Amino acid sequence: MKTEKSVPPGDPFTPVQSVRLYETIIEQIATLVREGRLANGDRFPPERQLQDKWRVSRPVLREAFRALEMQGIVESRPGDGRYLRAERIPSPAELRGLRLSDNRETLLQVWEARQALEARAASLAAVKASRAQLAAIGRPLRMLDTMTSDAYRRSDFNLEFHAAIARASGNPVLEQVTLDLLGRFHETGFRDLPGPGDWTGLQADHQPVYDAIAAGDPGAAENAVAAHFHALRERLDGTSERG
Amino acid sequence: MKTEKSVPPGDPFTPVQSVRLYETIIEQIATLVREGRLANGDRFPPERQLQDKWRVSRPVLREAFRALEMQGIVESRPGDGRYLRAERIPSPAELRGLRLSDNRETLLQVWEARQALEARAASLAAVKASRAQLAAIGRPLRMLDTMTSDAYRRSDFNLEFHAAIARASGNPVLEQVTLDLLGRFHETGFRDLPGPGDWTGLQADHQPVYDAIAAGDPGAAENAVAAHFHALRERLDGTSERG
DNA sequence: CTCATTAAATTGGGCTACCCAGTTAACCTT
DNA sequence: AAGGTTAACTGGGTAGCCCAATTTAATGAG
Repeated sequence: MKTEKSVPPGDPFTPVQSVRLYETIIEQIATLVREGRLANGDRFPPERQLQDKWRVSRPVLREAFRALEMQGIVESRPGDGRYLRAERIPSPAELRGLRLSDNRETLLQVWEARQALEARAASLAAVKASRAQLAAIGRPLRMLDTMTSDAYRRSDFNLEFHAAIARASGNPVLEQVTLDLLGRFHETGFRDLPGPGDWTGLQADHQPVYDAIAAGDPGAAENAVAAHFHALRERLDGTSERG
Repeated sequence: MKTEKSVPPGDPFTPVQSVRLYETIIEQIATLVREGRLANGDRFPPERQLQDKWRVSRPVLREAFRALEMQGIVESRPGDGRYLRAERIPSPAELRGLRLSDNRETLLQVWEARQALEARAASLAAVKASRAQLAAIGRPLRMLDTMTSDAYRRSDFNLEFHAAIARASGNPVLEQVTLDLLGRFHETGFRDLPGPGDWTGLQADHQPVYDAIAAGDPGAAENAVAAHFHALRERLDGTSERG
């Protein structure tokens, strides 16, 4: 006879992923901060005390704090204590970062967000890019020109091109967000894109972007990026039915 | 006699934050994935086996896996095992999210990234927003109109307004990134902004954005957002010297 | 009384060992 | 061969211990 879990009504097919203790602890901590009982530079109560108050073992406490520690929200100082290093505890969605499913729709959504960010980045780069940064943008372009085979390398050069622009924007926040999406883009669905045959058009799209940035024309850079994304998306939609 | 740690030369003032074991374990896991010894859907070796291979205790192993689990990179299934749920292990920078220092420069950088994203979001919202979503955008506007006191509440309404637009874009990725920056913006330096006196202009800036979205004019919505950011930034720069 | 030294308490880092519940797979019965 | 039972395996969680770093209080010399 099985243990009769109480799952009275409702859909019995919903996979009830049991909530882990460390998650509830994080929620407790969030509540603590939300209610103002703990402010930014404050020190947390010691482990042994929280363990007694929340009725959990030390390991689970430490799992929760570790997770927050990795996010830079909590600082642990051995022999001293733990300190809050944020104004608020991010929501679970923020903590877990972007959770992307591996489908075409998600790919297009990432595409859209990238377009907004990279157009801006290119515009800024046109004004603020240094000579070295400009060269960093041009290098993958030339590499893409010489090499005619090996789709994987081309993919890397494509990433390098976009990353160089983001970096040349001179805005670390913009850069970080763009690079994050770039990484997830390549992770999520770059292999679903049109085959190596369409890679030839990439060079044609990238060149105007580089030219506009080199010319120091922010408006033209923005337009060139928009055109690049638009063109590639057209090609993307065109090949979507053939799969 | 103290334990003679070998810290021979170099600056003795560099705070050598001891690297935690769970971090090295994450690095081991990342290496495992990077070298292709573990692919996306694969199951990790059991705890007891990794503990033996890496010479660490189970708690530290679990701390590492917990951190990755919270990011959705690893799925733990009790009684079964742990599964890799990503193509790659993000870099430490990506794992820890954006780490923003609390200065004016950072504030402006976040501002810039937000402008790019929210202009796009507004443009999309103008086309795709449902009636309910439009109402959600309008609500904080009316609240801002009626209530004339309590700057903190105004701050919340401001956040709610921008969040509603991001949500109405119909692009979860765009929404998530925008909300993340919004949260960090309010966290990082909203209190450094001009006082409640300048809040009166907020309504004047927000209204055109709402109108453009309600009218279904994507171009106008984009321009209205740009104007809003531009105007507020002007005010921001204007008051920066007085502080 | 003041200040530097020293000793004791406190705190996080880490490990070992154990128990529990869910899953899986082997095995036996029919 | 099909079905049910059992045993092994796996992650979830707990308890208790030791260590090193840090702070704090006691203590001693001037």
